[in-house]
Amino acid sequence: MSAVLDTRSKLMQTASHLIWESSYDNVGIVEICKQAGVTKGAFYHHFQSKADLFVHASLHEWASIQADFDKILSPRFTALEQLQGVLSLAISRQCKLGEEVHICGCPSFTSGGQSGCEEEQVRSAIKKMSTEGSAYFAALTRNLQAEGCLSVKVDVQQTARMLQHFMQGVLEHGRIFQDFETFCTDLQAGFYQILGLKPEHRHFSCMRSKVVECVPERI
Amino acid sequence: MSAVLDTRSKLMQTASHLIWESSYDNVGIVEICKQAGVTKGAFYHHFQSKADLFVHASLHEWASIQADFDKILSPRFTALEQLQGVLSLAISRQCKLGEEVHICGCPSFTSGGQSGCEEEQVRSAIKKMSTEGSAYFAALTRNLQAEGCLSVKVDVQQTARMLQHFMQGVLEHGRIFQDFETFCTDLQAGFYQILGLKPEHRHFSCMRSKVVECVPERI
DNA sequence: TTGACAACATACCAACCGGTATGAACAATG
DNA sequence: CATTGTTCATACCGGTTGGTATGTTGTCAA
Repeated sequence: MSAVLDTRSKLMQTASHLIWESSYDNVGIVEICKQAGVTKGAFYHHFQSKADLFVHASLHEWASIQADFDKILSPRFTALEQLQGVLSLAISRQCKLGEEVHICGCPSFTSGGQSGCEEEQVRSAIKKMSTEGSAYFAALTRNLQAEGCLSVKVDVQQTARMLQHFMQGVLEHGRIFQDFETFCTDLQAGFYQILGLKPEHRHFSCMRSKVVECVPERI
Repeated sequence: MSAVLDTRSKLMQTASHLIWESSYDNVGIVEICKQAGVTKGAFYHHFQSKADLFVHASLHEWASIQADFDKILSPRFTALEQLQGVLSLAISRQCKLGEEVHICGCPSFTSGGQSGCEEEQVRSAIKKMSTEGSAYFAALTRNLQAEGCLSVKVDVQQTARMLQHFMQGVLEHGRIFQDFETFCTDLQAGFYQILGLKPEHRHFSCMRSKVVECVPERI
């Protein structure tokens, strides 16, 4: 790997990580550079501004999440497996500090609600991720519907939005309370409820379906 | 009203308003003072720090919301009226800029997710509001359950948390997209779904139940 | 009248932060 | 070898921010 790409992606990775764990305003450029092992000169050679870095880092992270989604929503899985996969993904995407799990919230929205979103480029990036993310939930809902897993016919778009809102809320709450158990059970129960999943499909597996294996564990 | 209390509450009100519409970091002390019509000297006479002001302002705001909740969850209303009242409250609590409605999110959490929550006092204030807020949703759920409005027996505490998470997510989303119509319909539909409200009670009133009248309109 | 204290107002400061200017090291090219 | 452009390192700057130090005004009790 060329040193250039290395520096660029190192900066994006570090920025994602630090901002995710803290906040956009609370993390300065110098700190990002220090953690990434580069200097300010390198930074401003690769990015126009702090907001620019944030946008690129977020979209980079999002692309990775999208890849996971694509694997999970593959037709080779049943809709129920896909559902479990999506839940597992949300959980596995949280930080793991040694044995302790650290719930950091949704990488895009958590930081988006913060003050960085004054700039227009940041706002549009967030909108993009949100819209695209909603499409995944819509696909999941449609598949569940098609396979007869839902007890009533639902408005796919609205259900997708509601799932997204709910996940966002659970993540945000988890970010503050850091209660991993509650985080997991609430996330699952809420999805079942919002989807109107038929009772017979609500086996409360502890998030360890075989779909998890296709989701890369985070470092 | 004494001038002292006036200055104090003016500062808290202004801080709530400005931070709510923007963010904790993005609003400086000088701007709060300017908008409140006082000087920095007055500020630091009444509050120890910016975080101190934020905590007091948040708890002040929360007390006002609690008062609304208390009115809405009064036994003189049926559980279904209480449900509509809670939904209306969330909606009426958003900012009204002239005719335009500005969705600012949950006063406690939105700002809480921001960087101000590094300080311990802020974190504990948020936890307090969240815990107390959950109790209101629990009471609502219990009442609906008792009056036979829910299709299945639910875990009251978990349902309360899920309602809270969902509302939080809808507010956060609304904050970014500013789509008032979607905000209202999603909020209502999600509550119905999470609660498992019986179909016959899901009349999609446009949020104008008589309970609204007991909720003071925000300025 | 005077002392004391609350309730401010003004001026100031150290720290930080995003961003820039400048130049060095190095590689590729002619 | 000279030139040119990429990739970074260092030093610096203007603006802002949270916070403080000190002075002033008004009030009220003794």
